Amino acid sequence: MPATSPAPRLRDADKSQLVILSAAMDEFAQYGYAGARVDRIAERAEINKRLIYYYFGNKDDLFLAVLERTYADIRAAEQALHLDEMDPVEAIRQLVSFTWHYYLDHPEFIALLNSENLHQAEHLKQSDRIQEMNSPLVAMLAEVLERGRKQDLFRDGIDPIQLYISIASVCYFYLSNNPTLSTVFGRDLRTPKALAQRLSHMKDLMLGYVLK
Amino acid sequence: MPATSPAPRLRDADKSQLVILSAAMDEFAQYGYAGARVDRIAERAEINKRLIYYYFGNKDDLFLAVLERTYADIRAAEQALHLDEMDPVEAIRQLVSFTWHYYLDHPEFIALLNSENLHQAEHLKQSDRIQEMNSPLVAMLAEVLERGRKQDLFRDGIDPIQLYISIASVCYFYLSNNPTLSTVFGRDLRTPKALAQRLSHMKDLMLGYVLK
Amino acid sequence: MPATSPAPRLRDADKSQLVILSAAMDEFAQYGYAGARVDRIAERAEINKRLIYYYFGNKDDLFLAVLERTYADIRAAEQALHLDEMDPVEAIRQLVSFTWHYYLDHPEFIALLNSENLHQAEHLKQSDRIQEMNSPLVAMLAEVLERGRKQDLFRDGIDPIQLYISIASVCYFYLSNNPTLSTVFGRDLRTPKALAQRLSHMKDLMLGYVLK
Amino acid sequence: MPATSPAPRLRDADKSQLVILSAAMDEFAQYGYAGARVDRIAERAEINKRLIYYYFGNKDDLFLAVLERTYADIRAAEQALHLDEMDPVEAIRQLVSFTWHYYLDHPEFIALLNSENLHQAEHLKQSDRIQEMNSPLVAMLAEVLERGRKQDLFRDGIDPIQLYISIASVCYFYLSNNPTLSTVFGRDLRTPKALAQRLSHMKDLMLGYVLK
DNA sequence: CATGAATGAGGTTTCATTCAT
DNA sequence: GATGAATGAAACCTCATTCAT
Repeated sequence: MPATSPAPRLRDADKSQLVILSAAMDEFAQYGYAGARVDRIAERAEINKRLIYYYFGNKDDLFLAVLERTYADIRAAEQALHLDEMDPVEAIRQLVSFTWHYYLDHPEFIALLNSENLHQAEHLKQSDRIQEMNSPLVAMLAEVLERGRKQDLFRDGIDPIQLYISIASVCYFYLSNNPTLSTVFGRDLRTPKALAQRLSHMKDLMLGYVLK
Repeated sequence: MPATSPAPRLRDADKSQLVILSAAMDEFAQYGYAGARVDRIAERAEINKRLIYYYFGNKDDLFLAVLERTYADIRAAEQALHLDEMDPVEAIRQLVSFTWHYYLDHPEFIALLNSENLHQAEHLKQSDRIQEMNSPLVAMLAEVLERGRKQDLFRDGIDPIQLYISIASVCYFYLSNNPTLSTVFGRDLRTPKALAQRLSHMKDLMLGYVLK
Repeated sequence: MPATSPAPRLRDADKSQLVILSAAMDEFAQYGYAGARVDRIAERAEINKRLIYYYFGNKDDLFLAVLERTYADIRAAEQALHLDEMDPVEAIRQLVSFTWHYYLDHPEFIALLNSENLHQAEHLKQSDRIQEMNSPLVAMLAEVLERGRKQDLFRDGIDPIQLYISIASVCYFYLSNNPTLSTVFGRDLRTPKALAQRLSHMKDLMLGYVLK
Repeated sequence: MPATSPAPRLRDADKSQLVILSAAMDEFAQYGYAGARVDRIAERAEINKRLIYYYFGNKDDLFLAVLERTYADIRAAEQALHLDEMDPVEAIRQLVSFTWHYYLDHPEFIALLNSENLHQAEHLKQSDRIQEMNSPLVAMLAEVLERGRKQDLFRDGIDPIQLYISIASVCYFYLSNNPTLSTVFGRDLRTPKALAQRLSHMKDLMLGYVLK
């Protein structure tokens, strides 16, 4: 029997901070910055409200901390996407698919960004950390486009930034605006079937554009 | 009895309601539903706060009234777009251009929709009026796609709803998320040049997709 | 029977403001700025706490309003003191006596000033109103000193500002620091006898100085 | 055994207590009792907040400890003043000068006393220590007055307690109320010139009174 | 002797809404 | 139709103090 060491338990301080951060993310995602309530965050985290201020200063700073973690998470996920190992067509499909599923699996990302954009990115602007977290996707996409072009598969002159924003757009908007879209169209756009059709369309759209 | 009749003017009541509605739209667009303040709406409208409750009941109903007007406005603008009179390629370009410029000229539309989507479209669901205001664009686009297909210009099997959502997506997301995008990319994406490039890209994207 | 008009009742708004101001003065005088509680002010005034903010904005502005009223009160009392109609010796006695009794009858004046001085007169500096309320006493005293000198009663070269400050000093300090003085000296310095002796001493002190 | 002994140094415990006391004095002097923050005292002292409670019990007791030290300091300074070795006129001048400079050099003394007086000397009353620290100045002054009277220099019947309080008054008030006085008079009463003029006036005032 | 973590009570302020005229 | 006055609930945040090690 191996010498079992005790499970490396988090120090309470770290644990408390993580619990708060997680609760705050849920609350901010559900209600937006203005609608979020510090009291509810404390309830969700099952800690004393005072502790939130002890660790995070105030509501604004807490929101920023949540944003920073959110961006750190997506950047980490993006890093794991190795488009350079795929053939160009497959890479485009994968990029769309990854983006789509990331947003689908992380509705809090969308909600937080909407709230932050409503406030003119005022929190984000204060964070050097986030601004230094460059997404690797644009560079990856540029490389893919270049390879596709050399293979005479892709058209010339595609701006990778514009394309990346467009891919993000079609994934993000469908999910972000799903409640109003579903209401206006009078049908549920979040059924598994609808989601599958959407993903299919987006791949077609992007490939239809890049392919010669 | 003199011939002069008073210039046809709005009754005070109607005028007050319009003024309130306009002020509320600005406030809700700037701060979102939760961040908006009834007091500030009264200040913006330069009327007594009590009047807001007299005419609109409460904050929720006021928000709904603003939403209804916002949808009525965009539906009216859409009605004026006669894609059926254009050749298919031009019609696609026009649809993208119209959508883009409408969002660009009506930032409150984006802000209000984001806020409403954060709240799961709860106000919208209560409004039969809005749900009856069907956008004519999907039907217009379907007709254009059919014409393009018949002229052997456009590919087969394009879902007009998906395409319409994609067009809306690329326009909406770029503007809606401009503050965070500009911050993350470290450059201003709202310069005239950037906006022109974006429009050009979006037209290329959509045409690249629909054209055979 | 004369046409009786209803007693000119204050409008509720004015009445509320006065009630709040009066309660705030008591609270600030008793506890100082930092120790004062807005809740207690509301209780004292028997009004809703919210009303305090409705009329006065915040705690700082309320404190300033109290200070302004306090200065207005003392300036009004000073105006009623006509030293120019008294013979110089009597005028000095009256000035000491007036100052003494004003402080004795208005302990809140002393308490408020102590609190304000602790905070480097930060509220006062913001008030143009108070800075425009010049005390007439220095000018009155200058006139008295000049008359006394012409009558060959008073010595030459007395600075009226210094003397005025000294008169204020001896009156103010004895009352302001009475609790610690009484404790340190081990006897009650606020008995009627002690107060009378103090007033007598101060008159002697000032006359002993000004008389040739 | 080597001859070198460690430099005599304070034990950590004593050192911590002194550091805390000093930090507390600064904090209480700057903000008064109610405005002072235990957290800030810990920051100023660069020690853990818990230590304050370990050594001093609570905020009230800490304030009392500060007061006791403050009184001990001034009593020690007073002891060093040997008025009995001076001729009576010079002794009066010296007493005024000493009082003035002590207050000028120890603004915390004034601030602490103002705060304590606001609270009706409630801390002071609990301290037997302070009440046993009698000021030697009254006795010294009595002796000087008696000597002056015997030399036929000073007038008869001067109460040394009243005079001592008056001397303290004129020094204390000018400094304590300097912020409001400067604001109300519209000029800086703390310039070197203003301070020198004040001291000169106070000496003249006291000598003008005591001299026959 | 020393410390970071934690807390209940209460602080100021804000909010949507209603009252009374 | 219109208004200033008023309110209860709840928001964010701070405080002196204690816990657990």
